[in-house]
Amino acid sequence: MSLRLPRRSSTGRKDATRIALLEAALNVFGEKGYHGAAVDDIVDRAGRSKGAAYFHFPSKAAIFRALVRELANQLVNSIQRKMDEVDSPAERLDAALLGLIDVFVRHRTLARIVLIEVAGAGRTFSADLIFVRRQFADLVEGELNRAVETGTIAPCDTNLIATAWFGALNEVAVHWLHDPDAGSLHAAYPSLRQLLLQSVGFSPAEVDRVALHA
Amino acid sequence: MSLRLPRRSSTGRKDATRIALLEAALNVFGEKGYHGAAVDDIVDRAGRSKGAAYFHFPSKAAIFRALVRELANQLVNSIQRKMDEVDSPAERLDAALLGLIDVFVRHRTLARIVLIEVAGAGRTFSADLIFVRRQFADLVEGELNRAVETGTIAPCDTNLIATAWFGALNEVAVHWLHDPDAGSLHAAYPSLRQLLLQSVGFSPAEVDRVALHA
DNA sequence: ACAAACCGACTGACCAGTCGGTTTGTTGAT
DNA sequence: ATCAACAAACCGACTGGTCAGTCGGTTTGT
Repeated sequence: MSLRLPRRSSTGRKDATRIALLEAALNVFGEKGYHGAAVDDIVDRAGRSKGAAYFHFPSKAAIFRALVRELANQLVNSIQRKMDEVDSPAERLDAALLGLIDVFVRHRTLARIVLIEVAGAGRTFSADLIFVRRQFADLVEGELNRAVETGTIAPCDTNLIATAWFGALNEVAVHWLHDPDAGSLHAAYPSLRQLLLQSVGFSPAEVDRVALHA
Repeated sequence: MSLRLPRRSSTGRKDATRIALLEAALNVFGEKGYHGAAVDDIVDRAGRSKGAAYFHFPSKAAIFRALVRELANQLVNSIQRKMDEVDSPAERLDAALLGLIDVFVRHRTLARIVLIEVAGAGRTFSADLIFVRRQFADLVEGELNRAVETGTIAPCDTNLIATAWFGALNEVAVHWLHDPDAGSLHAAYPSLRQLLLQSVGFSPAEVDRVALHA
């Protein structure tokens, strides 16, 4: 259910508490949003005390920030791994998109935080918002650049495209988050893949090839 | 500077206060976010009293909601007008996208609220979030449907595409909002238009024709 | 013996919403 | 025209609840 945060080699009391707090924060922030969540809520859920929380983190904002960074890293690692299982640019891009969707579907709470809460929490977290999005965009942008270099697609503003792609996926996911019984994300994906790959000029044949492979 | 809210025919004391409150709310919510803004802030900026605010609106949430609805309507009317100035599907879609960007550039504060605050304010405002986005998406979806009917583009999931397009534009705009000295939105638009029109299979020739026209 | 980790009652600031009271406008009777 | 009577609109001090962060004290490990 909850995301598996990395158990560091030494599972001392300290690490255990830090992780318990972050896991509780994941759930509480996910359910109530940043502003709706009280530090006491997190502490209670973690079965720890407020003192412990403020021993590990200087502020509520710092808890949120640490959580977001942790989630972003998990997300990118997971996607990176899936991308490395295939070779062609189109397939690697497909793997990135599908990987992102997979994680969101498996961890709604994570999706809520990464997509919605971090944006709505306020200007204080601008840097974190940019950080999360760039993590994913860099993956896509790198791959698009490679596709341009190998002549698979025409030269284009890969940075802008990576941003736009994330936005497109984000928006579809947000609707899915808000409407419990809307069609599954996976069901919408074929159309989305078609749309995105076509947008940078992948030939329909190439798109079909990837689609069949999936 | 601030958005011109509709002066109703009778500019009585009552309407004037309601409008003053909404205009103040626009600025205060835009600057501080929903949670960061106190009702007292709005009231002070409007040069009115808390009593007046609670005479016109039952709660802080209601002020926010009324503002968001008002802004969404303004937005859609403005875009609709621009769409009606041209004929071909590609041009009308271009007008919608460019119209949205125009309004955002002219009213950053509006953009902040419509794109960010309404999403981050919490689950209470889910319906409003969906409302705003559907306003725009419906415009685009209708036009895409017409393009499909006339055979200009191949049949496709127009609802999903409208959503994805809004997301793409949204994301680019959000980056622009967060980074004051990033390139202007208008500068990024040609690439974005190319990307989006191409994504639904408009021929490069058609895209160029629209681009030249602009 | 010492410090790192943890506990939880408490404090001070903040703020949405209330309410008794005042001003402003309207009506209609004289 | 004048004014009482009434209501709509407005005022702002106050209340009650919430919550981030503190701190003196306790436990645990070395």
